[in-house]
Amino acid sequence: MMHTQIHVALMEKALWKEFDDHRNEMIITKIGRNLFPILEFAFKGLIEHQMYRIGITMEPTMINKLKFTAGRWEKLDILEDLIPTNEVFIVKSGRELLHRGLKLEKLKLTNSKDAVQKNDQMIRVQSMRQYIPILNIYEDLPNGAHMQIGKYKFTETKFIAVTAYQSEKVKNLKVQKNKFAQGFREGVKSVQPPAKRPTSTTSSQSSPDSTLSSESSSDGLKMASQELQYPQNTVPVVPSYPFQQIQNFQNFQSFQNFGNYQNQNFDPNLQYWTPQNPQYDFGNNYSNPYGYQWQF
DNA sequence: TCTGTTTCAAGCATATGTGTTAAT
DNA sequence: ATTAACACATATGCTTGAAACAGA
Repeated sequence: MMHTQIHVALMEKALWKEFDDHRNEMIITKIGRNLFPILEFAFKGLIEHQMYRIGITMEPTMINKLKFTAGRWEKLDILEDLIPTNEVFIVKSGRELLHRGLKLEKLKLTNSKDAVQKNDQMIRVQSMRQYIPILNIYEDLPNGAHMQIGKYKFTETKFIAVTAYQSEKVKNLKVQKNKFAQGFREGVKSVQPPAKRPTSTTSSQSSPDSTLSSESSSDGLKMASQELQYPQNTVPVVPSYPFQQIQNFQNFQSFQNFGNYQNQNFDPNLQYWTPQNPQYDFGNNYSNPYGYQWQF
Protein backbone atom coordinates (compact mmCIF):
# COMPACT_ATOMS: atom_id res chain seq x y z
CA MET A 1 0.00 0.00 0.00
CA MET A 2 1.41 3.34 -1.01
CA HIS A 3 1.19 6.38 1.19
CA THR A 4 1.45 10.06 0.87
CA GLN A 5 3.92 11.63 3.23
CA ILE A 6 2.98 10.75 6.79
CA HIS A 7 3.16 13.51 9.37
CA VAL A 8 3.00 13.12 13.11
CA ALA A 9 2.57 16.02 15.50
CA LEU A 10 3.12 16.04 19.24
CA MET A 11 0.23 17.44 21.23
CA GLU A 12 0.67 19.57 24.35
CA LYS A 13 4.03 20.54 23.02
CA ALA A 14 4.26 23.68 25.12
CA LEU A 15 3.70 21.65 28.28
CA TRP A 16 6.31 19.12 27.27
CA LYS A 17 8.78 21.89 26.56
CA GLU A 18 8.16 23.42 29.95
CA PHE A 19 9.18 20.16 31.60
CA ASP A 20 12.04 19.64 29.19
CA ASP A 21 13.40 23.06 30.03
CA HIS A 22 13.75 21.83 33.61
CA ARG A 23 15.18 18.47 32.60
CA ASN A 24 12.12 16.29 32.84
CA GLU A 25 11.91 13.29 35.13
CA MET A 26 9.45 10.40 35.07
CA ILE A 27 8.68 8.32 38.13
CA ILE A 28 9.00 4.60 37.60
CA THR A 29 7.59 2.01 40.00
CA LYS A 30 7.37 -1.73 40.39
CA ILE A 31 3.73 -1.84 39.30
CA GLY A 32 4.10 0.89 36.67
CA ARG A 33 3.53 4.61 36.68
CA ASN A 34 1.79 6.80 34.12
CA LEU A 35 3.76 9.37 32.23
CA PHE A 36 3.04 13.02 32.76
CA PRO A 37 2.65 14.86 30.52
CA ILE A 38 0.78 12.22 28.55
CA LEU A 39 2.09 11.33 25.13
CA GLU A 40 -0.47 12.35 22.53
CA PHE A 41 -0.03 12.54 18.78
CA ALA A 42 -1.90 13.81 15.74
CA PHE A 43 -1.51 12.21 12.34
CA LYS A 44 -1.69 13.33 8.77
CA GLY A 45 -1.23 11.37 5.58
CA LEU A 46 -2.60 8.02 6.72
CA ILE A 47 -5.12 6.06 4.72
CA GLU A 48 -8.52 5.92 6.39
CA HIS A 49 -9.38 2.31 5.71
CA GLN A 50 -5.90 1.00 6.43
CA MET A 51 -5.08 -0.60 9.76
CA TYR A 52 -1.89 0.59 11.41
CA ARG A 53 0.22 -0.80 14.17
CA ILE A 54 1.67 1.93 16.34
CA GLY A 55 4.74 0.96 18.31
CA ILE A 56 5.89 2.90 21.35
CA THR A 57 9.27 2.39 22.91
CA MET A 58 11.86 4.29 24.89
CA GLU A 59 15.28 4.91 23.43
CA PRO A 60 18.23 5.66 25.70
CA THR A 61 19.81 8.97 24.77
CA MET A 62 23.21 7.87 25.99
CA ILE A 63 25.10 4.91 27.34
CA ASN A 64 25.87 6.53 30.64
CA LYS A 65 23.89 6.45 33.83
CA LEU A 66 23.25 9.74 35.62
CA LYS A 67 23.26 10.99 39.16
CA PHE A 68 21.78 14.04 40.76
CA THR A 69 24.13 15.85 43.07
CA ALA A 70 24.25 19.44 44.27
CA GLY A 71 21.15 20.33 42.35
CA ARG A 72 22.27 19.13 38.98
CA TRP A 73 22.51 16.04 36.87
CA GLU A 74 25.88 14.56 36.18
CA LYS A 75 26.93 11.83 33.87
CA LEU A 76 28.59 8.82 35.42
CA ASP A 77 31.62 7.44 33.69
CA ILE A 78 30.93 3.99 35.02
CA LEU A 79 29.01 2.18 32.35
CA GLU A 80 26.48 -0.32 33.56
CA ASP A 81 24.52 -2.79 31.59
CA LEU A 82 21.89 -1.20 29.41
CA ILE A 83 18.79 -3.34 29.31
CA PRO A 84 16.98 -3.23 25.98
CA THR A 85 13.54 -1.66 26.25
CA ASN A 86 10.44 -3.42 25.09
CA GLU A 87 7.98 -1.99 22.59
CA VAL A 88 4.27 -1.50 23.16
CA PHE A 89 1.92 -1.94 20.22
CA ILE A 90 -1.47 -0.39 19.57
CA VAL A 91 -3.51 -1.27 16.49
CA LYS A 92 -5.88 1.35 15.14
CA SER A 93 -7.45 2.29 11.86
CA GLY A 94 -6.15 5.17 9.80
CA ARG A 95 -9.54 6.77 10.17
CA GLU A 96 -9.40 6.73 13.95
CA LEU A 97 -5.82 7.98 14.03
CA LEU A 98 -6.58 10.79 11.62
CA HIS A 99 -9.70 11.94 13.41
CA ARG A 100 -8.96 11.25 17.04
CA GLY A 101 -5.22 11.08 17.19
CA LEU A 102 -3.53 8.79 19.66
CA LYS A 103 -3.50 9.56 23.38
CA LEU A 104 -1.40 7.14 25.40
CA GLU A 105 -3.21 7.52 28.69
CA LYS A 106 -2.58 3.95 29.77
CA LEU A 107 1.11 3.87 28.98
CA LYS A 108 3.17 3.13 32.07
CA LEU A 109 6.82 2.99 32.98
CA THR A 110 8.29 0.36 35.27
CA ASN A 111 11.61 -0.92 36.48
CA SER A 112 10.22 -4.41 36.93
CA LYS A 113 10.55 -7.15 34.37
CA ASP A 114 7.45 -8.89 35.68
CA ALA A 115 5.25 -5.84 35.28
CA VAL A 116 5.80 -5.85 31.54
CA GLN A 117 4.21 -9.28 31.27
CA LYS A 118 1.17 -8.30 33.31
CA ASN A 119 0.25 -5.15 31.41
CA ASP A 120 0.32 -4.71 27.66
CA GLN A 121 1.07 -0.99 27.86
CA MET A 122 4.05 -1.24 30.17
CA ILE A 123 7.56 -0.24 29.17
CA ARG A 124 10.53 -1.22 31.23
CA VAL A 125 13.26 1.36 31.71
CA GLN A 126 16.20 1.75 34.04
CA SER A 127 16.33 4.31 36.79
CA MET A 128 18.75 7.20 36.50
CA ARG A 129 18.91 6.96 32.75
CA GLN A 130 17.62 9.35 30.15
CA TYR A 131 15.23 8.17 27.46
CA ILE A 132 13.32 9.64 24.56
CA PRO A 133 9.98 8.14 23.49
CA ILE A 134 9.88 6.62 20.01
CA LEU A 135 6.76 6.27 17.89
CA ASN A 136 6.96 3.65 15.16
CA ILE A 137 4.31 3.17 12.53
CA TYR A 138 3.85 -0.24 10.95
CA GLU A 139 1.52 -1.47 8.29
CA ASP A 140 0.03 -4.92 8.44
CA LEU A 141 0.82 -6.83 5.28
CA PRO A 142 -1.46 -9.48 3.79
CA ASN A 143 1.02 -12.23 4.59
CA GLY A 144 0.79 -11.36 8.27
CA ALA A 145 4.08 -9.53 8.40
CA HIS A 146 4.52 -5.93 9.45
CA MET A 147 6.36 -3.28 7.51
CA GLN A 148 7.71 -0.25 9.27
CA ILE A 149 6.75 2.89 7.42
CA GLY A 150 7.78 5.58 9.87
CA LYS A 151 9.70 6.42 13.01
CA TYR A 152 9.25 9.61 14.98
CA LYS A 153 10.70 11.21 18.07
CA PHE A 154 10.23 14.58 19.66
CA THR A 155 13.11 15.99 21.58
CA GLU A 156 11.01 17.80 24.17
CA THR A 157 9.62 14.47 25.37
CA LYS A 158 12.92 13.15 26.65
CA PHE A 159 13.08 12.42 30.36
CA ILE A 160 15.17 10.85 33.05
CA ALA A 161 13.66 7.79 34.73
CA VAL A 162 13.73 8.04 38.52
CA THR A 163 12.19 6.22 41.46
CA ALA A 164 11.80 9.51 43.33
CA TYR A 165 11.94 13.03 42.01
CA GLN A 166 15.35 14.58 42.19
CA SER A 167 14.72 18.12 40.99
CA GLU A 168 12.46 20.30 43.13
CA LYS A 169 11.46 22.31 40.09
CA VAL A 170 10.33 19.27 38.16
CA LYS A 171 8.44 18.01 41.19
CA ASN A 172 6.67 21.32 41.68
CA LEU A 173 5.81 21.52 38.01
CA LYS A 174 4.21 18.08 38.19
CA VAL A 175 2.15 19.15 41.18
CA GLN A 176 1.01 22.27 39.39
CA LYS A 177 0.15 20.68 36.09
CA ASN A 178 -1.13 17.21 36.94
CA LYS A 179 -4.72 17.26 38.14
CA PHE A 180 -4.22 14.13 40.20
CA ALA A 181 -1.65 15.96 42.28
CA GLN A 182 -4.01 18.82 43.09
CA GLY A 183 -4.00 17.88 46.73
CA PHE A 184 -0.40 18.97 47.02
CA ARG A 185 -0.85 22.42 45.58
CA GLU A 186 -0.12 25.12 48.07
CA GLY A 187 -2.72 27.74 48.82
CA VAL A 188 -5.25 26.07 46.60
CA LYS A 189 -8.28 24.89 48.44
CA SER A 190 -9.78 21.62 47.56
CA VAL A 191 -12.57 21.61 45.05
CA GLN A 192 -15.75 23.07 46.42
CA PRO A 193 -18.07 20.51 47.98
CA PRO A 194 -20.85 19.59 45.62
CA ALA A 195 -23.88 21.77 45.93
CA LYS A 196 -26.95 20.37 47.55
CA ARG A 197 -29.40 18.90 45.19
CA PRO A 198 -31.37 21.80 43.75
CA THR A 199 -35.06 21.66 44.35
CA SER A 200 -35.83 23.45 41.16
CA THR A 201 -34.00 23.29 37.89
CA THR A 202 -30.49 22.25 37.25
CA SER A 203 -27.41 24.33 37.74
CA SER A 204 -24.10 23.35 36.37
CA GLN A 205 -21.10 24.08 38.50
CA SER A 206 -17.68 24.04 37.00
CA SER A 207 -14.66 24.14 39.18
CA PRO A 208 -12.19 26.78 38.10
CA ASP A 209 -8.86 25.40 37.05
CA SER A 210 -6.64 27.52 39.18
CA THR A 211 -3.10 26.53 38.63
CA LEU A 212 -0.32 28.27 40.39
CA SER A 213 2.08 30.25 38.37
CA SER A 214 5.44 28.62 38.28
CA GLU A 215 8.52 30.38 39.42
CA SER A 216 10.68 30.14 36.41
CA SER A 217 14.37 29.71 36.46
CA SER A 218 16.79 27.43 34.81
CA ASP A 219 18.21 24.51 36.64
CA GLY A 220 21.71 25.78 36.43
CA LEU A 221 22.60 23.51 33.59
CA LYS A 222 25.43 24.18 31.26
CA MET A 223 25.74 23.41 27.62
CA ALA A 224 28.30 21.15 26.15
CA SER A 225 28.77 18.42 23.70
CA GLN A 226 28.89 14.69 23.85
CA GLU A 227 25.49 13.27 23.24
CA LEU A 228 24.81 10.14 21.35
CA GLN A 229 24.16 10.54 17.69
CA TYR A 230 20.73 9.23 16.91
CA PRO A 231 20.73 6.62 14.22
CA GLN A 232 19.23 7.28 10.88
CA ASN A 233 15.88 5.79 11.51
CA THR A 234 13.34 6.50 8.89
CA VAL A 235 11.96 4.20 6.32
CA PRO A 236 11.27 6.39 3.32
CA VAL A 237 7.64 6.94 2.54
CA VAL A 238 6.86 7.27 -1.13
CA PRO A 239 4.38 10.01 -1.91
CA SER A 240 2.34 8.48 -4.68
CA TYR A 241 -1.02 9.33 -3.27
CA PRO A 242 -2.73 12.62 -4.04
CA PHE A 243 -2.81 14.66 -0.91
CA GLN A 244 -6.49 14.54 -0.17
CA GLN A 245 -6.54 13.21 3.35
CA ILE A 246 -6.94 16.64 4.82
CA GLN A 247 -8.60 17.23 8.10
CA ASN A 248 -11.07 20.05 8.20
CA PHE A 249 -11.59 22.46 11.01
CA GLN A 250 -14.79 20.85 12.22
CA ASN A 251 -13.15 17.52 12.63
CA PHE A 252 -10.50 18.85 14.92
CA GLN A 253 -12.91 20.89 16.93
CA SER A 254 -15.31 18.06 17.46
CA PHE A 255 -12.93 15.96 19.49
CA GLN A 256 -12.35 17.21 22.99
CA ASN A 257 -9.31 15.14 23.61
CA PHE A 258 -7.42 16.73 20.84
CA GLY A 259 -5.92 19.35 23.03
CA ASN A 260 -4.98 22.87 22.18
CA TYR A 261 -4.45 22.78 18.48
CA GLN A 262 -3.75 26.49 18.36
CA ASN A 263 -0.32 25.81 19.69
CA GLN A 264 0.13 22.75 17.59
CA ASN A 265 0.73 24.35 14.23
CA PHE A 266 -2.77 23.89 13.02
CA ASP A 267 -3.50 26.37 10.29
CA PRO A 268 -7.25 26.96 9.97
CA ASN A 269 -6.79 28.72 6.67
CA LEU A 270 -4.91 25.94 5.02
CA GLN A 271 -7.07 23.42 6.86
CA TYR A 272 -4.31 21.03 7.55
CA TRP A 273 -1.44 20.60 9.90
CA THR A 274 1.57 22.48 8.84
CA PRO A 275 4.82 22.38 10.73
CA GLN A 276 6.46 25.61 11.75
CA ASN A 277 9.71 23.83 11.73
CA PRO A 278 9.45 20.61 9.78
CA GLN A 279 12.60 19.14 11.18
CA TYR A 280 11.38 19.77 14.65
CA ASP A 281 7.70 19.03 14.45
CA PHE A 282 7.40 16.33 11.92
CA GLY A 283 10.91 15.49 10.98
CA ASN A 284 12.14 11.98 11.09
CA ASN A 285 15.61 13.03 12.06
CA TYR A 286 16.41 14.03 15.54
CA SER A 287 17.37 17.66 15.81
CA ASN A 288 17.80 19.86 18.82
CA PRO A 289 15.48 22.83 18.53
CA TYR A 290 17.25 24.74 21.22
CA GLY A 291 20.50 24.84 19.35
CA TYR A 292 22.52 23.36 22.15
CA GLN A 293 22.99 20.07 23.87
CA TRP A 294 22.62 19.13 27.47
CA GLN A 295 25.68 18.73 29.53
CA PHE A 296 26.14 16.12 32.15
C1' DT B 1 -56.75 15.56 38.62
C1' DC B 2 -54.81 11.10 39.17
C1' DT B 3 -51.64 7.47 38.08
C1' DG B 4 -47.86 5.26 35.99
C1' DT B 5 -43.61 5.92 33.27
C1' DT B 6 -39.47 8.30 31.84
C1' DT B 7 -35.65 11.37 32.49
C1' DC B 8 -31.62 13.01 34.62
C1' DA B 9 -28.44 14.68 37.94
C1' DA B 10 -27.17 14.17 42.87
C1' DG B 11 -25.46 10.76 45.89
C1' DC B 12 -22.78 6.90 46.74
C1' DA B 13 -19.42 3.14 46.08
C1' DT B 14 -15.51 1.65 43.97
C1' DA B 15 -11.40 1.94 41.20
C1' DT B 16 -7.44 4.37 40.17
C1' DG B 17 -3.84 8.33 39.88
C1' DT B 18 -0.82 11.73 42.65
C1' DG B 19 3.31 13.10 45.64
C1' DT B 20 4.56 12.37 50.66
C1' DT B 21 6.54 9.96 54.16
C1' DA B 22 9.12 6.65 56.72
C1' DA B 23 11.63 2.54 56.67
C1' DT B 24 15.00 -0.34 54.46
C1' DA C 1 18.00 4.46 45.81
C1' DT C 2 13.94 1.91 46.45
C1' DT C 3 9.63 0.46 48.34
C1' DA C 4 5.00 0.34 50.58
C1' DA C 5 1.54 2.61 53.16
C1' DC C 6 -0.80 6.81 53.18
C1' DA C 7 -3.96 11.01 52.47
C1' DC C 8 -6.00 13.32 49.01
C1' DA C 9 -7.38 13.75 44.35
C1' DT C 10 -10.18 12.27 39.80
C1' DA C 11 -13.05 8.78 36.95
C1' DT C 12 -16.81 5.95 36.39
C1' DG C 13 -20.80 3.10 37.12
C1' DC C 14 -24.85 2.26 39.75
C1' DT C 15 -28.72 3.88 42.80
C1' DT C 16 -32.09 7.08 43.97
C1' DG C 17 -35.84 10.20 43.87
C1' DA C 18 -37.92 14.46 42.29
C1' DA C 19 -39.44 16.57 38.15
C1' DA C 20 -41.27 16.05 33.68
C1' DC C 21 -44.13 13.62 30.78
C1' DA C 22 -48.03 10.66 28.91
C1' DG C 23 -52.45 8.75 29.14
C1' DA C 24 -56.93 8.22 31.14
